[in-house]
Amino acid sequence: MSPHTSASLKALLNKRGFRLTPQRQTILYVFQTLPQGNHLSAEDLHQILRRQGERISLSTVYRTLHLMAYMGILRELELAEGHKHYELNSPYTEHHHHLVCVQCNQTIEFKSDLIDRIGTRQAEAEGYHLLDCQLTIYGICPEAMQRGWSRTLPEGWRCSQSQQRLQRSDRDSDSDMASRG
Amino acid sequence: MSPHTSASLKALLNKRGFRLTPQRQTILYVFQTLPQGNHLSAEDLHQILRRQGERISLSTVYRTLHLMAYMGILRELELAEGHKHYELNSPYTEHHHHLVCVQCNQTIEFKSDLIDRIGTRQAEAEGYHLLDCQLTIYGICPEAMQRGWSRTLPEGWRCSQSQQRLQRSDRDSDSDMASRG
DNA sequence: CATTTATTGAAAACCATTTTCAATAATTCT
DNA sequence: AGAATTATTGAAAATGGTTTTCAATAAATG
Repeated sequence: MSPHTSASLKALLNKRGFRLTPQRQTILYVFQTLPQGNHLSAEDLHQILRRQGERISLSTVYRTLHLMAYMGILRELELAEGHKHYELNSPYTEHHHHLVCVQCNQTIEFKSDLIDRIGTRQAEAEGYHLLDCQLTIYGICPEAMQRGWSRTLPEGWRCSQSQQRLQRSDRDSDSDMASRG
Repeated sequence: MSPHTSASLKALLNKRGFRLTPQRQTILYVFQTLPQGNHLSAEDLHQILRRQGERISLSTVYRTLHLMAYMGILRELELAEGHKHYELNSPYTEHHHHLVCVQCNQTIEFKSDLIDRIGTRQAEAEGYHLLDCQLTIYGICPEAMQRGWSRTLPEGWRCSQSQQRLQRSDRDSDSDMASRG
């Protein structure tokens, strides 16, 4: 299940001149024990650590996230929230893509070998060394639509990932507009 | 060529209670006259406007970008640089995807009906109202690799879109770097 | 033409992320 | 093992892209 033991993580780090620290071990463990399909922002991770009684600074959280993304242990995702999210990277996890509701941030994962193949082929065709490929689909989920998407312009409305902040809260007067979760 | 005349833009805006202003018209015009395949950050756009003698504030640039993304006139892209980029949105422009070098930010566009179809199908399957779908492939371009990617950890190195800022510049001593799942 | 209300610019505020720096801890060297 | 070296940490300050505030201005509407 978990591809990295303390020892293998240490080896991996040392090979590149990095060091294994309790903080790094703890952070990796959080990801390893995270329910499949979850992804954390730096802030999320920091919260979880605090809740577990760990006192790891936010700076260290950010640094570790970067390091592990750099090493390929974590995968960095740009979803719809304006900050990055991280999850265990393939091949430890199945490679997958995301369908995101820009209104409520619900995200659905799905796999597609076809997309992966297209990504690989495209990278090859251009002589690129492939690092990652992500299909991200932005849309409005059924629930959000029911809440009246087509009739209101909610506070945090986005289009194409864009958080739309209209000037005042005066868009209430707008004929089509709703609230947001 | 350009799908929006002043009049059609005005109509589009007014329909939703927005107004046509010289600033908005100017900004749209910049996008309409941009060489195909280019995409601008807010800062880029602001530069271009200054260079053209237009004096449009950065706030207005951001606001306009949001508004137009919201209205579907512009498409918002998350490439590798840490800030968003915008381009004219389909159907005015061919819908396409991006291959990005995480080291030098070179981006290559490519089309794929297959991907678009998969995106549409996936959104439909979940009952989503589709807004956009983007396959973004991250990798290292041939030139960057030649510049010795595998032997050094350059200043702006990223993995999975992540700008990797290692603590000192001391990672030069590193020996092997090229491998990654 | 008057009224209403969206938009603008400039500056201040935000906020996620980075960096600085001195203290600490993991490796390496002897 | 102990000393020396150098990566890592935490806390606080700094960044930098983006958003907001607010008074002035200018579209749209009547």
